[in-house]
Amino acid sequence: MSQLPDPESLRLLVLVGDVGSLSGAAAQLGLTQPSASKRLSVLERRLGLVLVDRTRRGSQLTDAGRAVAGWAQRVLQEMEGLLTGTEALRTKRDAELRVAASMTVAECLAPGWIGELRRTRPELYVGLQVTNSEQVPALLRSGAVDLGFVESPRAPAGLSARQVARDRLLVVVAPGHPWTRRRRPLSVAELVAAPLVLRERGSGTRETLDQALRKAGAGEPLPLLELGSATAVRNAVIAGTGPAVISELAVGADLADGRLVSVAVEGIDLRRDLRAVWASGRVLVGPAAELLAVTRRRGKRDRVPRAATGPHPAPPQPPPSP
Amino acid sequence: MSQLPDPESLRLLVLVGDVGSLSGAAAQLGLTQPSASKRLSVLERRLGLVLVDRTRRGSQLTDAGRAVAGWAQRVLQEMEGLLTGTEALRTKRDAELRVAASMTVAECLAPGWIGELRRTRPELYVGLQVTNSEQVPALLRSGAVDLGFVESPRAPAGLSARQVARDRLLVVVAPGHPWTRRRRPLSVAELVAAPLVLRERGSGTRETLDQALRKAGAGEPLPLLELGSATAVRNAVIAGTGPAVISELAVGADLADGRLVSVAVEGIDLRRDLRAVWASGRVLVGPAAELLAVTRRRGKRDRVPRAATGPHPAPPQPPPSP
DNA sequence: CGGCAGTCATGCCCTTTGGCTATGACCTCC
DNA sequence: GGAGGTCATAGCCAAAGGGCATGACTGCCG
Repeated sequence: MSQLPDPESLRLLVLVGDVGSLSGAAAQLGLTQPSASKRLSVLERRLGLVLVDRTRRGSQLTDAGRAVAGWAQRVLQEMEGLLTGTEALRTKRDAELRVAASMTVAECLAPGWIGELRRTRPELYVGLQVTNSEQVPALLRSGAVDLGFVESPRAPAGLSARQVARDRLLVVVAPGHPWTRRRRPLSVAELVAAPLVLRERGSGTRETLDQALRKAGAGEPLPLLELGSATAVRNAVIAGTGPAVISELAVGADLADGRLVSVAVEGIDLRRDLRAVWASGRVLVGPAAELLAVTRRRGKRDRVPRAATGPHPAPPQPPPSP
Repeated sequence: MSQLPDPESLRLLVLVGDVGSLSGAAAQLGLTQPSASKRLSVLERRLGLVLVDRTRRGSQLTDAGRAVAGWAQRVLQEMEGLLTGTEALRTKRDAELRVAASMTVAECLAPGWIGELRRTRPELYVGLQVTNSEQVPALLRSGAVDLGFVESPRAPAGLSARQVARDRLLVVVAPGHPWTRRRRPLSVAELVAAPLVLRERGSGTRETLDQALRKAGAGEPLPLLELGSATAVRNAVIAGTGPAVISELAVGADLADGRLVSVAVEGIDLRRDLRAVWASGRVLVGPAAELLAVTRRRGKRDRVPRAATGPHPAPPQPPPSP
């Protein structure tokens, strides 16, 4: 029954709200007015709601329509990310600017960056290769890509690097989990003692965690499950599989609306820098330099301390060396 | 040309990644295997990418497929919010639990809450009415709804209330804006002197801002544009219209990926409580109590300090009374 | 070695969808 | 009272998308 609403109808709805007329919205989408009319009717029937108030001189969204349009915009925004992302993947070969990004960066940030770059330079073809942090240096040295983004704890040797954003790994659990009722931060010992949902070895996220644990004098984490993408980890946590350590970037929205809860940990520093890296001989010019500028503008340290992880502020002091 | 990908195909892609087989995924969607095969081919052709690696014994996602599946999940997640939201809007009349929420709460939080409630109580029909903070008390008193959510600065008189989440208004600008290059927090005087994109009067967001400015000894804000929903305000800022004061909840994702930048302000307290309210005579029982429990679990004060607004931590001290 | 249980692709048929054009009803302003 | 705007409806048609039947290939196991 469900019959998911199609994105073009959602866009039409949003547009109707913006321009205040059904035929106007139709024109902007390159449709005729009757098509738009029918489409909107179908959408309303499917959702079982009256979304627009049709008058003889224009159409307004109803209250329900405004609410749905809001949700629709969120859908469309993600859809746009998907589109710019796929376009970048597609032009991998013959792009003017070839970029390699680790999974987390590719999933959460790259579409936005590329989208913004292409807003000022629409003719620029950007090719994106998504891979593991480990392989980015090789791609750069071989000249397969011009610019890379890594999330590993240290900048790779022999490459120029510049921090473009700061990220933080968070311990997250599903809303009902016992850890959400703790009044004190988790200790490192408690963290390593618990079976965790983790990214696989070799991923930047896992590397960061392993190294931070070593620095804090703790051993290896105990994998309950190892998964190949941040989203997969996130899903497992939401499904109640167990706690996970995951990038703040990947779960920002879930924390905001409470699908996930972050748990403070003390005695360990889980912050990390996301870096742009490139072959150190070269000077960055042209498209690569422009993209780097975009990332620097966007990734201002402004937005870093976003997720102070709890009533217990995350420990800024370095963990005690044992 | 663009031809947006349809959500069911995206879901199919994600499912293929999860179950590792095209026919298996088809079965879960209630499709036959040939249909799924064709659908996936169409999706690949539309996106211009090879997404799955078909072998004779199962199918795996390619690297590109994994990336696209990640973006697809974000789309589907928002779509799910839209669906639970519309379902709640639809059952407004004959619901077992009737809820009224202000715009911001309805847009950002309500779908998540209702979705979670319905995960444990699938048979429960929840009706959602989205309205202005001002009108919630009247709806409660008339018995039209059982539970309300408001974002106004003070709890309405004569109603029982409980804080369910904490929110904060942020000053946000587009990435290139001069304010992003400031090294010192904005003063209240500078804020009121600048023309701002604002919500309309009567909205909880506007009320909060107006009152906070009064408390800080400043005058009225200067509206550059007044818009009726948080998303509309957000769009205007992204489009470069000007700075806005807007709920952190509405722009969390944009801050995370750098589409927007928040600017620290000193001398004013823009935090606010989101409250559940209900007719004070009644004791909350049944569905209403359950929903309240969900909101309390999810809205743990854990997640509050998420957006410390900058290199300059937001001032926790109350603004100096003039 | 020869079934059997899996996988996926293809070809054919049919229903539904969604676009267009043409037309009509209604409002408002000149 | 026409002109220019809104929207809805009807009829037509192409394309999309579903199902069934079938074929090709792999791997397992008797």
